[in-house]
Amino acid sequence: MSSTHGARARARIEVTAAIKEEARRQLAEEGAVKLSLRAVARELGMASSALYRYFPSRDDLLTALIIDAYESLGEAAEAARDAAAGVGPVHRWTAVCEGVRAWALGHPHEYALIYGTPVPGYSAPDTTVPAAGRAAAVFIGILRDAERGLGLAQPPLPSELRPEAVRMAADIAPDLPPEVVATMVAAWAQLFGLIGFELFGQFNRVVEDRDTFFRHAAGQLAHTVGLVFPQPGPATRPGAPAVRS
Amino acid sequence: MSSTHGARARARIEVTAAIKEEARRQLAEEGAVKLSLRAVARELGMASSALYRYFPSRDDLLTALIIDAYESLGEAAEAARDAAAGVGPVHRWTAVCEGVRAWALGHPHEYALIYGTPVPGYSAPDTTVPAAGRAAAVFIGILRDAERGLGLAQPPLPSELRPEAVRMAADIAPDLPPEVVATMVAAWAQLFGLIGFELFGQFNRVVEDRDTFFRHAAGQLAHTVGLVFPQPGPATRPGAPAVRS
DNA sequence: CTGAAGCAAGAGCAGTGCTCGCGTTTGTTG
DNA sequence: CAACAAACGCGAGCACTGCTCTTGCTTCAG
Repeated sequence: MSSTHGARARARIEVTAAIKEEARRQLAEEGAVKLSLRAVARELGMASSALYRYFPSRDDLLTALIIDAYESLGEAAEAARDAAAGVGPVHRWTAVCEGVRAWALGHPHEYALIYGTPVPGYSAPDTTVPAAGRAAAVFIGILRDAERGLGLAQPPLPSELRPEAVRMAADIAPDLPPEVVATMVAAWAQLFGLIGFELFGQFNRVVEDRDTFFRHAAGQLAHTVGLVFPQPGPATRPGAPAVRS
Repeated sequence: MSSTHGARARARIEVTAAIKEEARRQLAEEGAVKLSLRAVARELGMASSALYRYFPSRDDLLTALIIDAYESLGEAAEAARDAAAGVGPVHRWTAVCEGVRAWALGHPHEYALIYGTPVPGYSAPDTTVPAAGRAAAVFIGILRDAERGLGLAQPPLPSELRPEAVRMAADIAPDLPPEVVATMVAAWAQLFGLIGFELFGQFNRVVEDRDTFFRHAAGQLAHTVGLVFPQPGPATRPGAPAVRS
């Protein structure tokens, strides 16, 4: 049923790929806002109207690019994890964080496409969900390994803040305690806060050495998710009695 | 020098205000991408070309809106801080976090304008910097008060991650130790990671009860910046020996 | 009072996403 | 093999955008 169409079908997927390739090139150069269907068609030597045979609208083209970007990010995260196979969970965690950051710095417009302002009204069709989860799965895997190994240090939380109403446990990682999943998702969002601020210029006159700063913050995130056990040592400052309200 | 121009000048600032008002209305309705100079002019009953007497380009109009948005966010943060005047630093911290989040949820497009993908190429003229710092100053103030009071609990960090190369100490808060400022800036970015994810739909099939989740995460951030002292108690899970690599 | 500056308007340019009707090519079916 | 239908590529065209330029008019300053 696929080879019967033969040349036609193959030509179609070839043209589709060429469109996406050229679109990705323009995206990397000018950003999603400047991505123009007419310019893509012009560059490919075809009429702009012919392009609508392959993508019914500009947003559909963008959606395709979004999915690709998610996959690309997921690959980068997996590669960073595999490159840090031998080390402990903390360093593997920070390694993946840095891998994600490096990908973002290398593909700023693609990052903006998936984690920046949603371009049209509010798209995000469900087809993007699995691709989006690929990178997240890497972090989940690290936490799962750590939990099965030495366990996780759950920082003491005010009891009224226990996140029981967060529903992701079953869908995302059924074998992890819900607090861990909640903390993990929060860390996930926070990581992209750090990266987004750096990428979108929010650190411009604020943070000088971004590499060091990011390593610092990623290490703190490892604390937050419970990968680091509280060390006995010089922890608190001057007068530090008991608890605070 | 200002009253000499009299009517002319007053008309000018009135028209300028009307343009900004209408632009802000369209921004709130459709988002920055859809904001059209011609539509603004149309709604105001004037020719589109006349609008260029007041804003030399579309980006300049957006810049004006950006500054306003920063100020509006700053006001919201200050209001949240003042509303939580009597409580301790931890609850004041989370109160301001929730105030910022509430502002973002109430002004999604304005939030996207200042913390989302930068709209043009890369603008962010320096005029926006002071306005942007207004909300940040609220958080700094809380940390400063806490440090002068009971002190801050500095979580133990791997020594190689000490952020000495972060230059913001002098500019931002000269009276706070640099690690505190670095941690604070990181928490600042992370807070907007959380808000941005919620706002831009990244939590769509992931986080159910966003209020609870955010409160949880904001509490964790209070830990991160050292507002909460480590509690003796049931901290770690099963077998939890010493340290991890 | 006169000249200069500020202002509003309209036409126009180059660009955009998208639609429609046309002829052609291709693959399938009788 | 012939005929038909579907897919394809193209060009014109619509409505829209940001922006510029020229033309008049109003207001202010010397």
